[in-house]
Amino acid sequence: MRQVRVRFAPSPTGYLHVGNARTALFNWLFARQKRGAFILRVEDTDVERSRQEYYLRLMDDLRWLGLDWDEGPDIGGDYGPYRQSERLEIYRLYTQQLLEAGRAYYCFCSPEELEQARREALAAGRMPIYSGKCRHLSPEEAAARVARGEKAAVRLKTPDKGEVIFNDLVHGELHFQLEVIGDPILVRSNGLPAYNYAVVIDDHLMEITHVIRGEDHISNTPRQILTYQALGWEPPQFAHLSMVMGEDNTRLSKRHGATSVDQFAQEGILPEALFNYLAFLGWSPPEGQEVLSREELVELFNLSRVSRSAAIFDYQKLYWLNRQHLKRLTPGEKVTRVLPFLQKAGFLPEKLTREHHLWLEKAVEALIEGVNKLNELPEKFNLFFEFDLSKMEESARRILQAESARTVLEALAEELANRSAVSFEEFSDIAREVRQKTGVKGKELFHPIRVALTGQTSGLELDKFIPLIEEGARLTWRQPLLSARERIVRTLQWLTQ
RNA sequence: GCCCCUGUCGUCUAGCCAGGCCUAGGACAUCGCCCUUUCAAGGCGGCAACACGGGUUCGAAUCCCGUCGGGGGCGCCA
Repeated sequence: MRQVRVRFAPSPTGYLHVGNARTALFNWLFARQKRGAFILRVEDTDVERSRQEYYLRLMDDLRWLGLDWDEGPDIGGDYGPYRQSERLEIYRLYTQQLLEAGRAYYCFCSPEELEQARREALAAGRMPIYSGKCRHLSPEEAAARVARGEKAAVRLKTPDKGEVIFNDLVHGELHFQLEVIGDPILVRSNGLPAYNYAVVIDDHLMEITHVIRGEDHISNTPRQILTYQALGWEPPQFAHLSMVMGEDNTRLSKRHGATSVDQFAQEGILPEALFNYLAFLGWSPPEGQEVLSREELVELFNLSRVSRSAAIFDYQKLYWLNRQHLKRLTPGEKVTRVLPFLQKAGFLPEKLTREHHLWLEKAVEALIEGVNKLNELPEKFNLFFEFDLSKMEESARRILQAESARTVLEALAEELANRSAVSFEEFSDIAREVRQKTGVKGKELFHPIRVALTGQTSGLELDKFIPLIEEGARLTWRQPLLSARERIVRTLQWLTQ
């Protein structure tokens, strides 16, 4: 059997959208599973909108997601060039061939003329198809007009009757009546190929075996098949993926929230989590597993299990998957992923020592549970680095102002006074002594201690928190990390002022 | 308007092709309980769907027809 070759062919006219990323991902999964080739091709014939910046970002985003390509504009390959703007000579060659064989013809109709015909057809309730006006011009006359410098597009001459049938790998057999197709533009009057023409040439020359793309291309497919036929080529297999929608069931767009891959990266979604989520948008494995690595997905993926209906992008489920993937990381890996976010928040010192790293591992381990996205973590780190009682919430304030709270904290301060740093075990002993000395116990005892230590009514368990501030206080940070004793002392000062 | 695709819990979906195994399974979300001196997380449990109408059949989520809903396309954009 022939080697599987698939491609992702984005146009560099914007950031990589999750919908496109999912298309790329399905292609990649298919290629990797079949031990085939995944090709990146850039469709940049829309000169108006294509930009170098987008092209570079596109590749960054794909790499970040973990999608690597075997051939592409940056690394080359045996079927290049991989940028359509560099393939114009190739298209021209085939256009010539088509023209000479009488399978295509020059069209001199003006855009205005066409637009008017289109409007009329729409008003009359017909499909707006090209009339075929220039179709019957004699080749000699057409050639003469072109030679004279008249602007002309090139159209494919399609049969008037019959139907185009193809077997879509996800939708099954699809039929299209030729009457509703019309003669598509192959080459624009500015000499650049139209999308529907360039894809056919490129896919064939690059020996693409499976075209896996969005459902919005379904109705383009018969036109493309007709082009293959005119050229005498065998079309590839097609698989059309359903659309990705927002919560309101309209096409996913910016107003639904983050939609570009780099936005998710910046928010702290793990690439493997986005990858996992995207794979489940319109596909599911036979056994119903949910949290899967790239490798597992490659193994399980199957085009025949791809769903035919549109899927709504569910941020909640993405977050849940992100938490699951977060959980699977080792403590060291967690720190590595979190570091950029802490860096940005300005917590980290110039130089991170081995001690800092070890402390961070424990801190991240303690705080990361329940975190949806990594960008939520710096805020949680405030628990260590921020201790400002004036910003306390009303409920916390009330706990500290209770009669017994002051008794407890004073006794605690006394116990802590002649020690440098305490472990949680030592702290528990101290708390026990405080209880005996003051007679305060249970909630009355622990609540004020928590607030005095953190300034908050909720947060980490004290048995995790206390060792962390005690150890952390010995390290150097951008801003001081207060020890338990310092926190108690400050709280008492605040109470007495 | 015309053409095409599509329709199972709020959401992603399993089941459909090979009709009985489905009083329709899982997951997210939601609600409740447990755990926890806090908040989460975690554990356990609950609520919740075959769009509708006709057929075919002993029997239909599964097959057929229609209706309605949703989406896409109808470019000298990709």
